[in-house]
Amino acid sequence: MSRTPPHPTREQIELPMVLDCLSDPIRLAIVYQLAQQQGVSSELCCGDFNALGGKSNLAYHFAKLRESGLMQTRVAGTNRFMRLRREDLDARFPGLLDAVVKSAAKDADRLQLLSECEAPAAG
Amino acid sequence: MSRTPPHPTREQIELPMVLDCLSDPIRLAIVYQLAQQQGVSSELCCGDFNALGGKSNLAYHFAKLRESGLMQTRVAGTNRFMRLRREDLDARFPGLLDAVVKSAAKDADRLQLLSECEAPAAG
DNA sequence: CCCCATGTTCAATGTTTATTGAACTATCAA
DNA sequence: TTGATAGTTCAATAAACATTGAACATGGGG
Repeated sequence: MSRTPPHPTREQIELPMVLDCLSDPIRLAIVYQLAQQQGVSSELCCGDFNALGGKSNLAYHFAKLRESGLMQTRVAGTNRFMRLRREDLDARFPGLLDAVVKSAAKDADRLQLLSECEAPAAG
Repeated sequence: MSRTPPHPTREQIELPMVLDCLSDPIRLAIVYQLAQQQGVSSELCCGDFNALGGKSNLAYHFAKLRESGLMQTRVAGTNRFMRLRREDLDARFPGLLDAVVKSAAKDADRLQLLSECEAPAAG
Protein backbone atom coordinates (compact mmCIF):
# COMPACT_ATOMS: atom_id res chain seq x y z
CA MET A 1 0.00 0.00 0.00
CA SER A 2 2.96 2.30 0.38
CA ARG A 3 3.92 1.94 -3.25
CA THR A 4 2.98 4.58 -5.74
CA PRO A 5 0.01 3.33 -7.74
CA PRO A 6 0.37 2.86 -11.52
CA HIS A 7 -0.13 5.79 -13.86
CA PRO A 8 -0.43 5.79 -17.65
CA THR A 9 2.35 7.46 -19.61
CA ARG A 10 1.51 10.65 -21.42
CA GLU A 11 1.08 8.82 -24.70
CA GLN A 12 -1.20 6.26 -23.12
CA ILE A 13 -3.75 8.88 -22.12
CA GLU A 14 -6.94 8.28 -24.11
CA LEU A 15 -9.46 10.94 -25.04
CA PRO A 16 -12.65 8.96 -24.39
CA MET A 17 -11.43 7.91 -20.95
CA VAL A 18 -10.55 11.48 -20.07
CA LEU A 19 -13.92 12.79 -21.21
CA ASP A 20 -15.72 10.02 -19.39
CA CYS A 21 -13.87 10.93 -16.21
CA LEU A 22 -14.81 14.56 -16.57
CA SER A 23 -18.45 13.73 -17.22
CA ASP A 24 -19.04 12.58 -13.66
CA PRO A 25 -20.03 15.45 -11.35
CA ILE A 26 -17.92 14.23 -8.45
CA ARG A 27 -14.84 13.72 -10.60
CA LEU A 28 -15.39 17.03 -12.33
CA ALA A 29 -15.52 18.69 -8.93
CA ILE A 30 -12.28 16.98 -7.94
CA VAL A 31 -10.55 18.12 -11.11
CA TYR A 32 -11.95 21.60 -10.69
CA GLN A 33 -10.69 21.80 -7.14
CA LEU A 34 -7.26 20.62 -8.26
CA ALA A 35 -7.26 23.17 -11.07
CA GLN A 36 -7.97 25.97 -8.59
CA GLN A 37 -4.88 24.79 -6.78
CA GLN A 38 -2.58 25.31 -9.75
CA GLY A 39 0.05 27.81 -8.78
CA VAL A 40 -0.70 27.52 -5.11
CA SER A 41 0.63 24.22 -3.81
CA SER A 42 -0.67 22.33 -6.85
CA GLU A 43 -1.35 19.41 -4.57
CA LEU A 44 -4.26 18.32 -2.43
CA CYS A 45 -4.75 15.21 -0.37
CA CYS A 46 -7.75 12.90 -0.30
CA GLY A 47 -9.16 14.43 2.84
CA ASP A 48 -9.51 17.76 1.10
CA PHE A 49 -12.33 16.29 -0.94
CA ASN A 50 -14.33 14.77 1.88
CA ALA A 51 -17.18 17.20 1.25
CA LEU A 52 -17.75 15.50 -2.09
CA GLY A 53 -18.60 12.04 -0.81
CA GLY A 54 -17.71 9.08 1.36
CA LYS A 55 -14.14 7.90 1.62
CA SER A 56 -14.51 4.68 -0.29
CA ASN A 57 -16.52 6.31 -3.02
CA LEU A 58 -13.88 8.98 -3.37
CA ALA A 59 -11.15 6.35 -3.52
CA TYR A 60 -13.06 4.81 -6.41
CA HIS A 61 -13.17 8.12 -8.26
CA PHE A 62 -9.53 8.87 -7.46
CA ALA A 63 -8.59 5.57 -9.06
CA LYS A 64 -10.50 6.40 -12.21
CA LEU A 65 -8.92 9.82 -12.41
CA ARG A 66 -5.51 8.28 -11.96
CA GLU A 67 -6.06 5.53 -14.51
CA SER A 68 -7.34 8.01 -17.06
CA GLY A 69 -4.21 10.07 -16.68
CA LEU A 70 -5.97 13.15 -15.38
CA MET A 71 -4.14 13.24 -12.09
CA GLN A 72 -1.10 11.88 -10.36
CA THR A 73 -0.90 10.44 -6.89
CA ARG A 74 2.12 10.79 -4.64
CA VAL A 75 2.32 8.78 -1.44
CA ALA A 76 3.68 10.53 1.63
CA GLY A 77 3.24 8.80 4.94
CA THR A 78 -0.42 8.04 5.45
CA ASN A 79 -1.37 10.72 2.98
CA ARG A 80 -1.77 10.65 -0.76
CA PHE A 81 -1.17 13.90 -2.52
CA MET A 82 -2.77 14.47 -5.88
CA ARG A 83 -2.11 16.95 -8.62
CA LEU A 84 -3.46 17.52 -12.07
CA ARG A 85 -1.25 16.23 -14.88
CA ARG A 86 -1.67 19.51 -16.64
CA GLU A 87 1.50 19.39 -18.70
CA ASP A 88 0.71 15.94 -20.01
CA LEU A 89 -2.89 16.81 -20.71
CA ASP A 90 -1.98 20.04 -22.45
CA ALA A 91 0.60 18.28 -24.57
CA ARG A 92 -1.79 15.51 -25.47
CA PHE A 93 -5.03 17.48 -25.86
CA PRO A 94 -4.20 21.19 -26.20
CA GLY A 95 -6.84 23.49 -24.79
CA LEU A 96 -9.10 20.72 -23.58
CA LEU A 97 -8.53 20.86 -19.85
CA ASP A 98 -8.66 24.62 -19.91
CA ALA A 99 -11.96 24.66 -21.77
CA VAL A 100 -13.49 22.13 -19.41
CA VAL A 101 -12.34 23.91 -16.27
CA LYS A 102 -13.54 27.26 -17.57
CA SER A 103 -16.85 25.77 -18.61
CA ALA A 104 -17.22 24.24 -15.18
CA ALA A 105 -16.39 27.57 -13.56
CA LYS A 106 -19.14 29.22 -15.58
CA ASP A 107 -21.63 26.70 -14.23
CA ALA A 108 -20.12 26.54 -10.77
CA ASP A 109 -23.44 26.85 -9.02
CA ARG A 110 -25.40 24.65 -11.39
CA LEU A 111 -22.80 21.95 -10.88
CA GLN A 112 -22.04 21.72 -7.22
CA LEU A 113 -18.45 22.81 -7.26
CA LEU A 114 -17.62 23.75 -3.72
CA SER A 115 -14.14 24.86 -4.65
CA GLU A 116 -12.38 26.21 -1.59
CA CYS A 117 -15.24 28.10 -0.03
CA GLU A 118 -17.08 25.38 1.84
CA ALA A 119 -16.58 26.92 5.22
CA PRO A 120 -17.88 30.43 5.89
CA ALA A 121 -14.64 32.32 5.86
CA ALA A 122 -14.24 35.02 8.47
CA GLY A 123 -12.67 38.25 7.26
CA MET B 1 -42.94 10.54 -36.28
CA SER B 2 -42.89 13.43 -38.70
CA ARG B 3 -42.59 15.97 -35.90
CA THR B 4 -39.26 17.46 -35.01
CA PRO B 5 -37.99 15.76 -31.87
CA PRO B 6 -37.42 17.87 -28.74
CA HIS B 7 -34.15 19.73 -28.23
CA PRO B 8 -32.85 21.48 -25.13
CA THR B 9 -32.50 25.25 -25.29
CA ARG B 10 -29.03 26.69 -25.26
CA GLU B 11 -29.21 27.44 -21.57
CA GLN B 12 -30.41 23.94 -20.78
CA ILE B 13 -27.27 22.35 -22.17
CA GLU B 14 -25.36 20.72 -19.33
CA LEU B 15 -21.61 20.20 -19.22
CA PRO B 16 -21.58 16.68 -17.72
CA MET B 17 -24.12 15.47 -20.27
CA VAL B 18 -22.09 16.93 -23.13
CA LEU B 19 -18.86 15.37 -21.88
CA ASP B 20 -20.58 12.05 -21.33
CA CYS B 21 -21.84 12.13 -24.90
CA LEU B 22 -18.40 12.86 -26.23
CA SER B 23 -16.83 10.09 -24.17
CA ASP B 24 -18.47 7.36 -26.22
CA PRO B 25 -16.38 6.37 -29.25
CA ILE B 26 -19.37 6.06 -31.58
CA ARG B 27 -20.83 9.39 -30.53
CA LEU B 28 -17.43 11.04 -30.73
CA ALA B 29 -17.09 9.72 -34.27
CA ILE B 30 -20.52 11.12 -35.14
CA VAL B 31 -19.63 14.52 -33.74
CA TYR B 32 -16.28 14.43 -35.48
CA GLN B 33 -17.91 13.62 -38.78
CA LEU B 34 -20.39 16.45 -38.30
CA ALA B 35 -17.56 18.81 -37.42
CA GLN B 36 -15.74 17.95 -40.64
CA GLN B 37 -18.91 18.96 -42.40
CA GLN B 38 -18.88 22.51 -41.01
CA GLY B 39 -18.69 24.90 -43.91
CA VAL B 40 -19.61 22.26 -46.42
CA SER B 41 -23.29 21.45 -46.14
CA SER B 42 -23.12 21.43 -42.33
CA GLU B 43 -25.70 18.67 -42.39
CA LEU B 44 -25.57 14.91 -42.64
CA CYS B 45 -28.34 12.37 -42.49
CA CYS B 46 -28.49 9.18 -40.44
CA GLY B 47 -27.47 6.99 -43.31
CA ASP B 48 -24.15 8.78 -43.57
CA PHE B 49 -23.12 7.14 -40.31
CA ASN B 50 -24.05 3.58 -41.16
CA ALA B 51 -20.41 2.54 -41.07
CA LEU B 52 -20.39 3.29 -37.33
CA GLY B 53 -22.99 0.73 -36.28
CA GLY B 54 -26.42 -0.75 -36.75
CA LYS B 55 -29.39 1.47 -37.41
CA SER B 56 -31.11 1.03 -34.08
CA ASN B 57 -27.91 1.49 -32.18
CA LEU B 58 -27.21 4.67 -34.08
CA ALA B 59 -30.72 5.93 -33.41
CA TYR B 60 -29.98 5.44 -29.73
CA HIS B 61 -26.81 7.48 -29.96
CA PHE B 62 -28.50 10.15 -32.08
CA ALA B 63 -31.09 10.56 -29.37
CA LYS B 64 -28.42 11.04 -26.73
CA LEU B 65 -26.60 13.56 -28.84
CA ARG B 66 -29.83 15.44 -29.41
CA GLU B 67 -30.88 15.37 -25.77
CA SER B 68 -27.48 16.58 -24.65
CA GLY B 69 -27.73 19.57 -26.98
CA LEU B 70 -24.76 18.58 -29.10
CA MET B 71 -26.70 18.30 -32.32
CA GLN B 72 -29.94 19.27 -33.91
CA THR B 73 -32.22 17.11 -35.99
CA ARG B 74 -34.30 18.40 -38.85
CA VAL B 75 -36.91 16.17 -40.40
CA ALA B 76 -37.25 16.24 -44.17
CA GLY B 77 -39.33 13.56 -45.76
CA THR B 78 -38.04 10.20 -44.67
CA ASN B 79 -34.69 11.71 -43.84
CA ARG B 80 -33.42 13.31 -40.69
CA PHE B 81 -30.70 15.83 -41.17
CA MET B 82 -28.36 16.55 -38.32
CA ARG B 83 -25.97 19.34 -37.66
CA LEU B 84 -23.73 20.32 -34.80
CA ARG B 85 -25.13 23.04 -32.57
CA ARG B 86 -21.82 24.78 -32.74
CA GLU B 87 -23.05 28.29 -32.00
CA ASP B 88 -24.90 27.17 -28.92
CA LEU B 89 -22.01 25.05 -27.74
CA ASP B 90 -19.48 27.81 -28.34
CA ALA B 91 -21.62 30.30 -26.49
CA ARG B 92 -22.18 27.95 -23.61
CA PHE B 93 -18.74 26.35 -23.33
CA PRO B 94 -16.23 28.44 -25.26
CA GLY B 95 -13.41 26.47 -26.81
CA LEU B 96 -14.67 23.12 -25.64
CA LEU B 97 -16.01 21.64 -28.84
CA ASP B 98 -13.00 22.89 -30.72
CA ALA B 99 -10.58 21.32 -28.27
CA VAL B 100 -12.41 18.02 -28.35
CA VAL B 101 -12.60 17.87 -32.14
CA LYS B 102 -8.94 18.82 -32.50
CA SER B 103 -7.96 16.26 -29.89
CA ALA B 104 -9.98 13.65 -31.70
CA ALA B 105 -8.35 14.60 -34.98
CA LYS B 106 -4.93 14.11 -33.40
CA ASP B 107 -5.92 10.58 -32.42
CA ALA B 108 -7.91 9.89 -35.55
CA ASP B 109 -6.35 6.50 -36.09
CA ARG B 110 -6.26 5.45 -32.45
CA LEU B 111 -9.93 6.24 -32.20
CA GLN B 112 -11.63 4.81 -35.23
CA LEU B 113 -12.79 8.01 -36.84
CA LEU B 114 -13.58 7.05 -40.38
CA SER B 115 -14.39 10.60 -41.35
CA GLU B 116 -15.38 10.61 -45.00
CA CYS B 117 -12.93 8.10 -46.35
CA GLU B 118 -14.18 4.69 -45.44
CA ALA B 119 -14.02 1.78 -47.77
CA PRO B 120 -16.43 -1.11 -47.16
CA ALA B 121 -14.19 -3.10 -44.86
CA ALA B 122 -14.07 -6.82 -45.28
CA GLY B 123 -14.83 -8.55 -42.00
C1' DC C 1 3.62 -1.44 22.08
C1' DC C 2 -1.43 0.11 21.19
C1' DC C 3 -4.50 3.34 19.20
C1' DC C 4 -5.99 6.53 15.85
C1' DA C 5 -6.05 8.81 11.40
C1' DT C 6 -5.65 8.27 6.43
C1' DG C 7 -6.89 5.76 2.61
C1' DT C 8 -7.48 1.47 -0.05
C1' DT C 9 -9.75 -2.91 -1.26
C1' DC C 10 -13.55 -6.05 -1.35
C1' DA C 11 -18.28 -7.65 -1.79
C1' DA C 12 -22.92 -6.51 -2.51
C1' DT C 13 -26.39 -3.50 -4.26
C1' DG C 14 -29.23 -1.20 -7.57
C1' DT C 15 -28.85 1.75 -11.63
C1' DT C 16 -27.51 3.03 -16.04
C1' DT C 17 -25.58 1.82 -20.39
C1' DA C 18 -24.66 -0.06 -25.05
C1' DT C 19 -26.10 -3.36 -28.16
C1' DT C 20 -29.17 -6.46 -30.80
C1' DG C 21 -33.20 -7.79 -33.57
C1' DA C 22 -37.96 -7.46 -34.35
C1' DA C 23 -41.82 -4.63 -34.95
C1' DC C 24 -43.35 -0.32 -36.18
C1' DT C 25 -44.15 4.48 -38.54
C1' DA C 26 -43.73 7.42 -42.20
C1' DT C 27 -42.54 8.95 -46.86
C1' DC C 28 -41.77 8.32 -51.68
C1' DA C 29 -42.41 6.04 -56.17
C1' DA C 30 -44.46 2.99 -59.42
C1' DT D 1 -52.58 -0.25 -53.88
C1' DT D 2 -47.86 -2.49 -53.27
C1' DG D 3 -43.23 -2.21 -52.25
C1' DA D 4 -38.93 -0.03 -51.09
C1' DT D 5 -36.49 3.24 -48.24
C1' DA D 6 -35.26 5.76 -43.87
C1' DG D 7 -35.49 5.79 -39.19
C1' DT D 8 -37.61 5.09 -34.65
C1' DT D 9 -39.30 2.43 -30.72
C1' DC D 10 -39.61 -1.59 -27.91
C1' DA D 11 -37.98 -5.57 -25.24
C1' DA D 12 -34.31 -8.19 -23.73
C1' DT D 13 -29.58 -8.84 -22.30
C1' DA D 14 -25.03 -8.37 -20.65
C1' DA D 15 -21.63 -5.24 -19.17
C1' DA D 16 -20.22 -1.27 -16.77
C1' DC D 17 -21.05 2.09 -13.23
C1' DA D 18 -21.70 4.59 -8.72
C1' DT D 19 -22.50 3.92 -4.09
C1' DT D 20 -22.27 1.80 0.51
C1' DG D 21 -20.22 -0.36 4.57
C1' DA D 22 -17.02 -3.55 6.46
C1' DA D 23 -12.48 -5.14 6.54
C1' DC D 24 -7.87 -4.20 5.72
C1' DA D 25 -3.16 -1.90 5.42
C1' DT D 26 0.03 1.70 6.74
C1' DG D 27 2.31 5.21 9.26
C1' DG D 28 2.58 8.53 13.22
C1' DG D 29 2.20 9.71 18.12
C1' DG D 30 1.21 8.70 22.80
